[in-house]
Amino acid sequence: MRERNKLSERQRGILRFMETYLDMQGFPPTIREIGEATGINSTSVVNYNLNKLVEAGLLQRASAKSRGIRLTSTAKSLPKAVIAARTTARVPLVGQIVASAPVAVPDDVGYYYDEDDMLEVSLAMLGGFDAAEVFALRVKGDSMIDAMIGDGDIVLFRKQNYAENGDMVAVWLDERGETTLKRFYHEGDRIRLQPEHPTMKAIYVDPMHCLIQGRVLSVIRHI
Amino acid sequence: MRERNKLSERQRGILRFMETYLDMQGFPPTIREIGEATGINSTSVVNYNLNKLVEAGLLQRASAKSRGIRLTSTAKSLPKAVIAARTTARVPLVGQIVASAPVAVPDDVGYYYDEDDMLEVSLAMLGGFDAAEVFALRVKGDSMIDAMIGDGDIVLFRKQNYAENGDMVAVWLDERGETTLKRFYHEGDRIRLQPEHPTMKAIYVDPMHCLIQGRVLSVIRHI
DNA sequence: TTGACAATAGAATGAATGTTCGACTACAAT
DNA sequence: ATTGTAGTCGAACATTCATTCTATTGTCAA
Repeated sequence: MRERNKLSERQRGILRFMETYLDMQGFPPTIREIGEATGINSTSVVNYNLNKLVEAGLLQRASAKSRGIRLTSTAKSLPKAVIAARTTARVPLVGQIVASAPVAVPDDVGYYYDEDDMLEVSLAMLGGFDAAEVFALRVKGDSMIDAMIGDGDIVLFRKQNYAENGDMVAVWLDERGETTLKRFYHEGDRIRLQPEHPTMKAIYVDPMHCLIQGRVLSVIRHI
Repeated sequence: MRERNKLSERQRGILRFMETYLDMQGFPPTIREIGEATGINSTSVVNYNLNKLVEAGLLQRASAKSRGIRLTSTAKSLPKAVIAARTTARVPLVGQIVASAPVAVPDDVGYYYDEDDMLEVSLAMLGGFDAAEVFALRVKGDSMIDAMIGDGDIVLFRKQNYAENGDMVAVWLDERGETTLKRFYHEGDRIRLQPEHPTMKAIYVDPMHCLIQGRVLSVIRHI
């Protein structure tokens, strides 16, 4: 697209270094810093190549000013025009998953949630369900690590107290006294709960002691 | 809103001048330039107030470097009208993570993405970065399982070829011939790559054979 | 071969720039 | 009155930094 092709290896290197330095430091590098980073032993050579880049329209220089180099707009990765679309929904962030307690989901419809507890998510993450029947939980601790869900992750659920085979569900196991996230399989007169993590083994429970609280729609992790 | 109120008249003036100078010139002003613009007659006074602004968390300084001043993100006047209006962004879904190949990110400017390859995400998931510098990858297979990232997951990256300690990054290890997602730690003359999964052990690599491809912003999993 | 030119290295120069220190003022608290 | 602190000024100092000049090397065309 651009004329980066016609540039020398060193000039491309200078450009690349400029971008990362600017991004990291917030101000441009000196001629010497460019030289060290790109393996050029003489400031005059850096100066020479810098001027070449100015000729190519990729840089601008403020003469006799330290660090007086800037990337031309054509050299920056410019934001493309992005068209908006109204495709977000707000779901209640009702609390945290604690392995040793049932998930407390306000069962009532028309519940009123505080503005601060709402989570704005892309509609695609709701899997086609109405936002009113979706809620979110923040995972506390590493108890769900065998479901590849870590501390601080946010899980989106659809409220439901049943499950199809293969569904990923949050279940309260009153025999064990904990909530867990597993894949659900009805096998004869018992239920197999299969961890998401392939190296973990399944557990088997009695349907009477297995309270499904919701089906997992998505997992979101902010790093 | 912010604590600009507690700043002195001069400090506010310095901040204002910094913003316009940075915007006009593309690089930060010198201490003397700040002094002239704000009517301060002594470089030491500028230096003094600059340090006050650093204490207030509004500036960062790189000591003994010319023009080594940068605005903290909180100090920048955001184009809030634009940002607040939009709640979703579209980022390119450039492909898949394959453990045995470097991530192919179109580095060039003016790249045109197909509409079908765009992923619509909530703006909050971009961590404040411009959508133009964010890209998404779909994970294929279980190679990233020690980062708690499974088959089919979507990972959002910010394009960058460096990392701070503790960053979660995608790195290409040419000695091993694979791309991996790890937390990045610079330790002396080598780099420690720490898996996200707490039971996995770190690996150590030579900086020369460690090509950072991007920093992880978020992980999205649709069940 | 010769000449022109691009690319590079090394060193010297002078201006630009951040840092430090002593002294002074204004003001509030003790 | 005394003390302490924030803010200021001026000057000296020590580097950092861009610029410039000379010389060397390699390439390509005449």
